[in-house]
Amino acid sequence: MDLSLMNKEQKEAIQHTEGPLLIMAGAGSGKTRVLTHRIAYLLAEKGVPPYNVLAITFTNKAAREMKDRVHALIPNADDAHKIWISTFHSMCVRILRRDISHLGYENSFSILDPTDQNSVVKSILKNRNLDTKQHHPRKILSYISDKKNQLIDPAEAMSESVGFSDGLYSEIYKDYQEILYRNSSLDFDDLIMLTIELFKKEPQVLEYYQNRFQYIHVDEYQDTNQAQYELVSLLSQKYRNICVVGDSDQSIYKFRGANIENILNFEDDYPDAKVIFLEQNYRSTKTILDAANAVIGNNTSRKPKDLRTVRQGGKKIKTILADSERAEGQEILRHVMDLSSKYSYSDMAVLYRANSQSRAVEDAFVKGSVPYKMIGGMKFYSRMEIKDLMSYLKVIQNPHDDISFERIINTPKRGIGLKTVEKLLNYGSVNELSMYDAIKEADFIGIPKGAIVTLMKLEDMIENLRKKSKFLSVTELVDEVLEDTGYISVLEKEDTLESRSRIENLEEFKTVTREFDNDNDVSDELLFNFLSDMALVSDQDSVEADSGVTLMTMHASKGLEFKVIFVVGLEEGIFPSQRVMFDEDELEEERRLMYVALTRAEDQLILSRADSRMIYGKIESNVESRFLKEIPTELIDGGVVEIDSKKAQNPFAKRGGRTHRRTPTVLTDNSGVTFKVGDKVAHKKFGDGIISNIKGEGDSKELDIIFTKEGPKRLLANFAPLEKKE
DNA sequence: CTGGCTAATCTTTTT
DNA sequence: GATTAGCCAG
Repeated sequence: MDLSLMNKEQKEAIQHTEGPLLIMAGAGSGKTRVLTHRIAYLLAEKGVPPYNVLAITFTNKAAREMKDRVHALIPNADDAHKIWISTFHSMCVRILRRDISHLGYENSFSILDPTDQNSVVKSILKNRNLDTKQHHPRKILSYISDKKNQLIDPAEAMSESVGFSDGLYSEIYKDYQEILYRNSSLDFDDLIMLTIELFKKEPQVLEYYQNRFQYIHVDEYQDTNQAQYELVSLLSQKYRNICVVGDSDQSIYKFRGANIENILNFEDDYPDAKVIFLEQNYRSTKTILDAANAVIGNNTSRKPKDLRTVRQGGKKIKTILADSERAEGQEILRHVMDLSSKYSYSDMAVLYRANSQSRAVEDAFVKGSVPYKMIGGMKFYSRMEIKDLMSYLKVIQNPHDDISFERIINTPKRGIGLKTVEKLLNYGSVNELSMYDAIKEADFIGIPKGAIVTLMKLEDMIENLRKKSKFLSVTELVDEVLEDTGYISVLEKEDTLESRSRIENLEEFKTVTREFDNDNDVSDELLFNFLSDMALVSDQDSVEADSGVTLMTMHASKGLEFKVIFVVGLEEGIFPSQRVMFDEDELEEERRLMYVALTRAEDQLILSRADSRMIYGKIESNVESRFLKEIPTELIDGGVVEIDSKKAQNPFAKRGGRTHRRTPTVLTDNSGVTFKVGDKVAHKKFGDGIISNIKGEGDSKELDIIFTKEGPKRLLANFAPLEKKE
């Protein structure tokens, strides 16, 4: 095994295979490389069988990447396949599918997504005659999640509750858990909690996995919560070959239960632990690291470390001060265009604190015709039409899934109202029947004749689809569902911008099913396996290798790297966010987020803020973020702001006589062209159109153009790739 | 029961 | 400002 390209600490980490090991890996220190090589080393040099190795990550993406990289290092593909490399959640699903019956759940349990959870809580509130305004479902759900992450069951929560609302929440928690149990449904937190419960209740099951996983790796250990910590401890108890990797300075998920103490106390948990520091950064220039180190140095509760880089010097950090968030977007656009002579779009990323901030940047990019891809934000899988379709599939798989059935019982509209649903639910809960079975006895419940006929038809249809599901591919089944239910025809009839986009999304969904169909043969289990897979997929995973500037939250950027990083909205109240400004602990977490953002950059950092911006429809003014002030001034390109905003009037103006910049072909400079209303134009991407309106002056002059094919768009006159016709 | 209106809430971050 | 939930009239 060739380790000659590794530094001393990396080699040490790879070769220290026995006993507990803590790797404190600074940003950009090559920790994934170390982990993958360590796994390969275990197999190749230590003769460890592949099925004895486990590696746990947080995201599917990280798991996939690690798998790919391990496979590349291991000659035998079959061996590589036997290594468990998965997320906490999918690992637990695998374990529970096998043995959850010990806890009374069906092995075919379904997994709830946040929307489902929300409707469960709402129905509980309704049953208890409680107002959703007084008791926010979100708050209750985060209470429940909190308890589960701490492995506190409803009974315990109840007994230790203090005060009225705490007591009430614990009772709702109890209801919630009972409903899930009756539906054989698990939420994300259950996956972890119930695995632990299973291990504790059935020691032989735990022992099986302890023997199986003799070498355990946990990535991003600083992000583990109490339950995950417990799970890892249980699994590693017997062989104690536990290797955890993390960086306490990059702990940014406290809000969802991550406990930074887990990594800080590792040496207390395992007094014989070997600790290795990876402090050699291979990613960023010295300027960038100096800035990041200076910022994070303001955190008091941390273990100081000394992150170094081989990349001396580097471009100074640019700052942007814009008037408004709109102007900020335009400034970003200018810089992106400017830099696109040297970098490709996919080398650049724009990071923000909250998804809502993407808007202004997107607008600017659209108008300037800069390609971009957004991570997160408007989530594909939480779109109505996708959720409806998934609910149909879930009901076909398991008609007793009340949560999904309730969603589709009147979708598309078939005249089943709230009253009927309520009656079915009530009758069902009294007689311990699912809604689906309750329909069969609808005559006794006092449901109108017409509704009964409709419901019978619905059941017929579902039964039919279910039969078909046994011999159709998922894609074919989806087509049948959309057809038989009339879902598509309703959308087609509607024929609005919105309905057309919904149809497009459903088509897009079929690319997902096709992919699945390619890897899986038609069988009785096909639909079940598909649904099980889908439950753990998130929008975060679909980071394609497409070209284009990446737009995402700073949270989503963890683990990634780009040549050029823009951080926008560096204002007090935005970042750090208003709600954490007066809590020292949370402020430190926010500062770690800044640290994560800065350390994503390889070559160049551009930090921006706006004098005022629109928040909740009101214009508000915020002062410079403290994080910006924490960067030593000598690292910042001082004169740039003024000079650049003048020069940037025309991004193609020669700068200071230097002519080394090559004009990228995709970009256009229309500043010499006069457009008037009624002019016919041709756009590189959108095709032919006619100018319907013009407003603004100079670089912010905008054209409203009605395109023959693509409809109306608003574009920046000077930058859009337009050609005047005739 | 449906569709349209008003009001409230939203902006943290996610498996 | 925009989406969404809840309310009310038809």
